[in-house]
Amino acid sequence: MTVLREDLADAPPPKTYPELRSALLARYDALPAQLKIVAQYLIDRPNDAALMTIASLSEATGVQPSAFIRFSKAVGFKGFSEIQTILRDNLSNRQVSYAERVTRSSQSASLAPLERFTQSAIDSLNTLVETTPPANIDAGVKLLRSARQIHVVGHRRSWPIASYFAYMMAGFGAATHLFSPTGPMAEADASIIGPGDVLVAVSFPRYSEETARIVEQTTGMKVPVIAITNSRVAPIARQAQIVFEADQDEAAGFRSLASAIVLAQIIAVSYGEAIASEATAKR
Amino acid sequence: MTVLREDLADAPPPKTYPELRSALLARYDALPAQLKIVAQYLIDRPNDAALMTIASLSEATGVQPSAFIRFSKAVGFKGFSEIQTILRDNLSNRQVSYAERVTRSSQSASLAPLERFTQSAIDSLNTLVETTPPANIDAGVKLLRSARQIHVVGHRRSWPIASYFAYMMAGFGAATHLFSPTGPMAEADASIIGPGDVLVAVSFPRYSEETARIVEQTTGMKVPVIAITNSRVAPIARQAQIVFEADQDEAAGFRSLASAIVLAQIIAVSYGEAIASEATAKR
DNA sequence: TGCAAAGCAGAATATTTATTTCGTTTTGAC
DNA sequence: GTCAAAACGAAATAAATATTCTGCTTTGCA
Repeated sequence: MTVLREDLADAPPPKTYPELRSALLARYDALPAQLKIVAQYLIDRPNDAALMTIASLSEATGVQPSAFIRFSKAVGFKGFSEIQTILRDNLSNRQVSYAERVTRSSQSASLAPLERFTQSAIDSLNTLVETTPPANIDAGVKLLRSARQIHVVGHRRSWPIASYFAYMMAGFGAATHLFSPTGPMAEADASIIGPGDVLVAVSFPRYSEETARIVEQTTGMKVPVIAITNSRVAPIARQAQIVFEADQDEAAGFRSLASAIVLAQIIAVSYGEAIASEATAKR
Repeated sequence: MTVLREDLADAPPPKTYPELRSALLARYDALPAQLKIVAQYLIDRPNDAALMTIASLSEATGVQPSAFIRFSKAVGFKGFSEIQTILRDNLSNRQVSYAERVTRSSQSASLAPLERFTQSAIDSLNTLVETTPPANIDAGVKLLRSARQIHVVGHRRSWPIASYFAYMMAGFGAATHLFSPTGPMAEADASIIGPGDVLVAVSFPRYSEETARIVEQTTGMKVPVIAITNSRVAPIARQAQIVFEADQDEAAGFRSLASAIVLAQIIAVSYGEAIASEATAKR
């Protein structure tokens, strides 16, 4: 008579992907470290995993092939192939349901927000890559690197962009100051800015007056301004040394911030890479 | 001097399934009997063929394995595996094969950040629209509308998403409270949350501990949580009533926030539209 | 009808891919 | 800290799958 596995005596192993998924979620906490990684990959990207070999999965996850087998057995299968069979079955079914979904959603008179805004964001990203001159990025990076201190300002809708940019720049070790988003006292702060500094101003319609005011005061001190905005003729763009345009597309009255936040990321990472390659060159 | 194949000297072999399909249709009549059968199967059931082995294809079609190789070479490939790669890429509706993508991303150091991050953002937006069930959005909106007050929390990289979401929700008239991004005192704040409220938690790697702590305290009070995160198995996702996934793609170690911010927009606008249509209905 | 060229089936081989094994390292309880 | 159990990584082995090779058959043409 064999010893029975106690409480967790596995219910018969999953046969379909939804079953597998919930089984994995249920047991996730109890799994050892490496097997957690495997489970996570199967949950996050089942359609990729369906078509990959254990070797390529190993490379993609940094987990040894043998761990995939251990994982499979821990979850009640004989080997990883059995899991992959489930993933593949699911993949060939999904194809149908996804097609159905597209058909269905294109029938519905008004497209769902999901499709609307995603498409709008993709359009604006394509516009971004077409209209942004690489030289502009280089110039911006050069200016940022020359700065004693980098100030960042943006209000309302522009606040997420400004705070994200400041967060990344600080992460790269730049001396960064982010203007607080609160309204009334913002003006007083402008006195922080001094010679040798650079101001990064983010402003989208409806343009915030506080931001415009800070830009005005800044240019009055001959401190250069980098503008992230939606138009060459936006209020803050006129006075800026360098202007980045983003976010020209609009869906249902709500403009997407996607291209603006990606633009902020691109500028910050370009800055970070410039710093890094200089550090390398010095050795 | 070898004899040149006359007119049909193959153009470079197809790279995508649509190309392959039309190449097969064009050459179909000129193919020998067994190879016609193979071509037909690939045209009729490409998604099945993508997942089958040559042996099972042989059984399904009654054509010998070697014929599949002859076929592949007749159409300009080195072996059947190359054809299957195209079929699989098509199945997972990717533009380029996973292997190529890995290769490309290892080269991508040379690619400018502009193209790199824009493409990465577009990829993650496509993933977003494919993986988000509309029912999930409906459920989230319903929960938000039932809330006495909506609390929003997110730190570091997630802060821009959280603040943007809170800003939009407030704009739609929702009673919204945004947790301050500052670190140490965040925990004390959780006492603000009471019965009938809803917490929206935004968290991406590296997951903030403060956010996780607030989520824990909240679920302890039986207050429902909506999670915006990158994985179903993220720390905060386990305890959440509703989980939205975004942002699975990564370029050069920097994940794009584009899909997350678009997701936040979609949820908020869906909420706004629901409010508006109810107001209309009441008249 | 005879003959050469192309097509074909089946078995042999090469290659890729999954799984097992085993020594080492880590983890967790005392 | 010490020990035992569990987990892990790397390499060896087994299994599967793709491809090549060979001799036989069919086809097309004179």
